[in-house]
Amino acid sequence: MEQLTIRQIAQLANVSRSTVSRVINNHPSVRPEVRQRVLEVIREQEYVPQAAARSLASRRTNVVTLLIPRSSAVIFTDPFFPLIIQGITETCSERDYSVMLSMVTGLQERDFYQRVLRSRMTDGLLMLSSDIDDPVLPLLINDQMPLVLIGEHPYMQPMYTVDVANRAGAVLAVNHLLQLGHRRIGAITGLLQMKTAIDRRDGYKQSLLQAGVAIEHQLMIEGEFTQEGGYAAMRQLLSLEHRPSAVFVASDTMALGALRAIYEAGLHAPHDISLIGFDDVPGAAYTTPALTTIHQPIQKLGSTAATMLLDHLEGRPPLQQHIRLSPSLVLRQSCGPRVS
Amino acid sequence: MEQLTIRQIAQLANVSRSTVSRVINNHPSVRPEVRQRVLEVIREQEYVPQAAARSLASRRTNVVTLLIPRSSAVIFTDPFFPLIIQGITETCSERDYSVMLSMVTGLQERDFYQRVLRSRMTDGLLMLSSDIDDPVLPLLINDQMPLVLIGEHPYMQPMYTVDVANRAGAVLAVNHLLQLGHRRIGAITGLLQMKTAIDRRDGYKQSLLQAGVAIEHQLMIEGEFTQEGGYAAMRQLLSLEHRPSAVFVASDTMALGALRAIYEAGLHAPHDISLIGFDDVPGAAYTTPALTTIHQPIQKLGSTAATMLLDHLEGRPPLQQHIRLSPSLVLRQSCGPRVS
DNA sequence: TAGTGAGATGAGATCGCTCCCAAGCACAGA
DNA sequence: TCTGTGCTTGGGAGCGATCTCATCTCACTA
Repeated sequence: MEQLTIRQIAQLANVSRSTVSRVINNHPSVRPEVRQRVLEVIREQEYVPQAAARSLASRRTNVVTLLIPRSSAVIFTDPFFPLIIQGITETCSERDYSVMLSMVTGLQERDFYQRVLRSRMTDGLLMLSSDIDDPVLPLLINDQMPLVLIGEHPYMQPMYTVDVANRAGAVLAVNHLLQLGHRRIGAITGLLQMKTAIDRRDGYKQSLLQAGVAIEHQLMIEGEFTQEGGYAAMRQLLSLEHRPSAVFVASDTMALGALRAIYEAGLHAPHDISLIGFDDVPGAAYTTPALTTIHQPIQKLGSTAATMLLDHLEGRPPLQQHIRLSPSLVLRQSCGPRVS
Repeated sequence: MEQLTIRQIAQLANVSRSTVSRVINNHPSVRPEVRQRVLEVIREQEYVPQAAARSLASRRTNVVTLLIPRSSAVIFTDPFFPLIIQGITETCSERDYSVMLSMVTGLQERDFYQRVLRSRMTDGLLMLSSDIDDPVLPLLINDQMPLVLIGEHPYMQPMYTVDVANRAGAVLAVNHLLQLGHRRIGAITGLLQMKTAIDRRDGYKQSLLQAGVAIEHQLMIEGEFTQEGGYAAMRQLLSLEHRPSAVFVASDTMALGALRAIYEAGLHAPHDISLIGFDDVPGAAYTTPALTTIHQPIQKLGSTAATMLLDHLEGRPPLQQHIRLSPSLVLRQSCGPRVS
């Protein structure tokens, strides 16, 4: 597989390198017949311009990087990630961009920052938001790197953000429980150092307050966004003297753990206790009982983020800088009317 | 963030570009004091060589690509993927490589092939094996691209492969069921166009035959590697006149679906039917009942593959070209002795 | 004391593309 | 017929590194 260069393509097509370059880059000022001829040769020779040379000269790489910060890495097994990645890669590959993956763990943060950004390997970043105090985000914002944050941040202001309306989603969930007659409703929230967790908890509180139900702090348990986290939290709730008749769990993965705790306690959802999740991961339909949950368009989250970034990179700044997608309620079997 | 070039670093350190380049690339022939001085300047200026220029001159990119073929993309939500990715990115980032992600879907196969390979964006490939008839693999092998296939192939011979001993794992699983006294043991296999599925099914057969149990083809159901697939397959098994007392399910994700089918039939595992899975995904401990399964070191699969590829790229060909990792049995609650 | 070779250094040529600028050309209007 | 304008085209100068080769410096040996 010896590679031809643009020079040889030019010779074969009987034009100059410049013209070939113009054809490749879709410059308008090439006579149609000439363009045709050049394209012919390119196809015949299976010529593809060499990325390195191209970036060196043009100062763009056609690469975007998906940054997964340390704190997310822990829960990287969540089905959330593959779906987001799928959304991103699909959009990028359609538009001829490549996707680089960077899991920044531990103390490599600054290193990464150096290696990837200063080496100009990438035109822009998609960052999964996570810990509020993540030290990388300020650096990136400060550096004016083109950046789309997937998830919002309470006070940092990146140029672009995409998120699901987490609070609204939680309201949807808790309202559903209220409608079923529940009044004593627990919440298993994610760690409150994540904006997502905070928003969902706020939605829970908002819904209760609007319904005139007092908030009891002992009914709100904070746990990790993992099965283990949900399991431990649910055990705590179940050990209360007066346990809730329904629980809002801030992620399906946690809900899985919660279901297990319920089962181990010899109880049954939804008969003894109603459970509603958040995310609608692929497995949610296959738990026992099938999980009623809040659907978020995860893949769309990824593709929207990618679209914004690419539009920005290509000089067509997206109209909306901050997009919030709507979640929806998915009814399955884990919630039932309050039995008292 | 104006970027300095190697030239300016050279000036600041009072040496030539060549010397700076030597320092960067760890060439031995630089006087220690000079090296020190140059490193000093580099650190002060936070200089990082520009990737594009570097690759253009050196003909290497320090990028490897993870190729996820179409047929896998469907089940990309499986927790299998994040774990493999984690193993890969960890190893690569330690060794100063970046990871590119390519999900090749539909008819883009040739396109991808062109874009990524001929554009020289990547030094080598990690490919998740999948459909036996995947058309990309032959192309890659033919092109002599440095390639590690994660998973084996029945007749194509890539330079390097890493896999879990799938057959042995299945034997482990079915032997366990046999030991519990089960004789009528069903199998839910993945689609048999995948080597993984074939191997696991063969292990199932091998175990039975060695125990002197006749194989009944009606007890072997082929399904997709998804919850849906497992669900449908288990329904089929349950509808048999004389249903099995235990079932070997070729993946935990499918087992999830199978559990649901059991539940819907008003039955209970392990009391009415024993179930054993394969993979030991993070959720397996949190199903109801917790899933007995075969653990595979998924993350290690990724890191081993990456290590092999990087070693090869760096001119230290790995000793073993084909590595097979050992699975192990994880006892939980979904299997019990045969009651009859 | 001269010869020799190893180690350290620098200069120039490249890598393969893009982009700017100038030149060629045709056609229209004066 | 000449000039101006706009569209095509080609050539040259980078982009920022690496790498080969020649040169220079020493130290060591004969």
